[in-house]
Amino acid sequence: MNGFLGTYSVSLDDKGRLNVPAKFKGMLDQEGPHLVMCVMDGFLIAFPQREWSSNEEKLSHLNAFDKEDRTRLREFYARATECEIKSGKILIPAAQREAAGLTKEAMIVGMSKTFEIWAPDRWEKAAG
Amino acid sequence: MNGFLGTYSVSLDDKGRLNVPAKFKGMLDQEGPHLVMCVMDGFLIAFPQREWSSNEEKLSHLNAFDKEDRTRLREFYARATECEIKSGKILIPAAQREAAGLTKEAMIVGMSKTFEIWAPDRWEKAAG
DNA sequence: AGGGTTATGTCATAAAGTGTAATAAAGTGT
DNA sequence: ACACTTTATTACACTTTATGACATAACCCT
Repeated sequence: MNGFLGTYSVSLDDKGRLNVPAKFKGMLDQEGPHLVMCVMDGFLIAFPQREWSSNEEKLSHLNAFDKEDRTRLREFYARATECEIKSGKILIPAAQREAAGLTKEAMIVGMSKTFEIWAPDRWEKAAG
Repeated sequence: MNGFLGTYSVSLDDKGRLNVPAKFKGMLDQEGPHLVMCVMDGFLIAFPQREWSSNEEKLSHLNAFDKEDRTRLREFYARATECEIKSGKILIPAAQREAAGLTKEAMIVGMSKTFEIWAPDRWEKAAG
């Protein structure tokens, strides 16, 4: 398994769910159905459980009582949300959809260990 | 369970209670209904029982006869209150609500082991 | 104890999330 | 190109969660 690769255009249903591209299914079967979805500069990053944990570990030296460290932790945790893949679909919570500007269509972009979810117009601008 | 994650906008009822977001329920079932609510720089931090105890332990090495340490201890303890989650709701005591500037709406912000409660306007400023 | 205030529990409604199945589209092998 | 299989989209019914309102219970004060 070579990680998440490729770019896919998918549509969201009326409740904001999207189908995971078939090519990602293998990875996800392996990594488990739990994802952490994180808002980044106008798009979403989806971390499989293991990948999220390893990122979390990198922050473990920060001191929650230090104001500056706390801000960094907050940037990390506050933008994140746990999502489960159910019947091959991911529900993007309303707040996240809004942050990423998602409405009816989305681009799913593989990034090896993670993948990203973009609003088509923003993706156009970013990818040219 | 990945700890408390995400940002949620919730409303306070006329008595100052707020609903715990559904995504926090799992964590709280695990940690128990007792929280310690602590005022920090204009917002509130909610510690589940276990996390409070472990923080308390970290403070136990401070010297109660040292002036500076004593101030830190005081800041921590004097601003704290015990709260219980009842029927899925937390009542924020009036003093705490005032300290955090809470009126009708609040932001609940996950910080992994703890979560924070912010007045929307202050959150806007802090999070941009 | 009476009158007010502050808590608490419960319910109704509205909003959000979830499961399933039918149909359409895309991909595959011969 | 054809039939066949897999994948994607849509729709609908159902469940869970959020919110606001109200009724009851505890508390405090004089």
